[in-house]
Amino acid sequence: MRVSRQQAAENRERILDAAARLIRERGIAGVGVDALAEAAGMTHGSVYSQFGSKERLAAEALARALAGSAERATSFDTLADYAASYLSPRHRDAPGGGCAIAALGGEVPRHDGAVRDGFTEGLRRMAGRVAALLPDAEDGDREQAALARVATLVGALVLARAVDDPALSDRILAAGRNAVAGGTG
Amino acid sequence: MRVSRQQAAENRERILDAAARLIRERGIAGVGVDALAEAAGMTHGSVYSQFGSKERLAAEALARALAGSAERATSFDTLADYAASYLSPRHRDAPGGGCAIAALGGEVPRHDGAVRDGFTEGLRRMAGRVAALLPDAEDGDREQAALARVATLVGALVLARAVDDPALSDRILAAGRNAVAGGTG
DNA sequence: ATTATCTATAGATCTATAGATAATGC
DNA sequence: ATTATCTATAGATCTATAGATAATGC
Repeated sequence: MRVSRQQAAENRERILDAAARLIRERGIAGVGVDALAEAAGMTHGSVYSQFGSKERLAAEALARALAGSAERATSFDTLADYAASYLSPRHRDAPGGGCAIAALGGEVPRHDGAVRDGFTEGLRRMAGRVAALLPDAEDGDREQAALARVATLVGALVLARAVDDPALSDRILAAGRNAVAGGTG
Repeated sequence: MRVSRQQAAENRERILDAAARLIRERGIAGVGVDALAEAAGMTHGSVYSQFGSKERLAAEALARALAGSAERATSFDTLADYAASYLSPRHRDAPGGGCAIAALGGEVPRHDGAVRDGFTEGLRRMAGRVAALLPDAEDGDREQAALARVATLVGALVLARAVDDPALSDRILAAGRNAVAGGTG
């Protein structure tokens, strides 16, 4: 049956939100179109009608996830605040609502097109935000300093999630926070 | 048909080597038992006879991959050498023979048991090696300093592989090398 | 008339198991 | 007699498409 234009738009929003969460939790390859559709209360046929392919849905969901992180990142005034939030136990334990760069970085090389492009753009934005928060004292290449800090943030979050020793996981988070913002601000 | 004890042992070696490579290239979830068996010239039935489950084969293959990296890590005398090799274009472009921590970190949280344990042990070993290479001048918590550097190494490699802009990828590698070993050695 | 959705299904692939086969090792 | 391997297959799941349905929007 057909629904109103508005209802269709709402369905689209709902499945994009659900997909943005599920792909971060299970990976793009780890969640099926059926599960994505069901999470939004529709059938998978409807997903193909709206998006054409799983890859296109994934690309849009990734863009949505990255946009959320980019907006959240603007709320921090210092690198220490940013790092404290990014490398918090809360963020580590809630990948579905967290940074898509950390959640999907490992499988993005096996995609191309919009997924890969969107990821790259999201990383650029994150590095730009970190660069803006760097203390002025930072000498030399600002972009390089920012990229290194982003690598530390992403790496620490990935490792803290992967390890099965909670104490070690906490120490990884602390080490990352200290390395990214230690002393400075 | 049955083969000699020696032949069976060789088959086991062959599939473990093939699996260690394939899971790093495609992820554990991204490669099927059929493909793993075929890469070693056997049928998947034989794999189940030898390993019992895909998960057990993956755990052994992961351990093998990590052992290779651990051995290679002992060949570096300075952190700068280690970082230069770890964050080289060569390593970035050859994940199948490279660091399993970077290749599989993102999907390890969705496993448990031997896979998760082996990963954690591998990370401890890598951090231990980095700690041993830290300059004595390094003040404060040695383990923390090592964990932060491991996070930077792993994060930079993951991001350099994911990004679809080769120039940006190269800059990520350079930024990581500089942050991990910059100035010191 | 258009179209968002649903039902049904195709065709591929995935993990795993059962039972037969045949060479080894006692 | 044991056992590594192969063949065949079960049962699930995955992406995708075709065609029907029915409410919207002209």
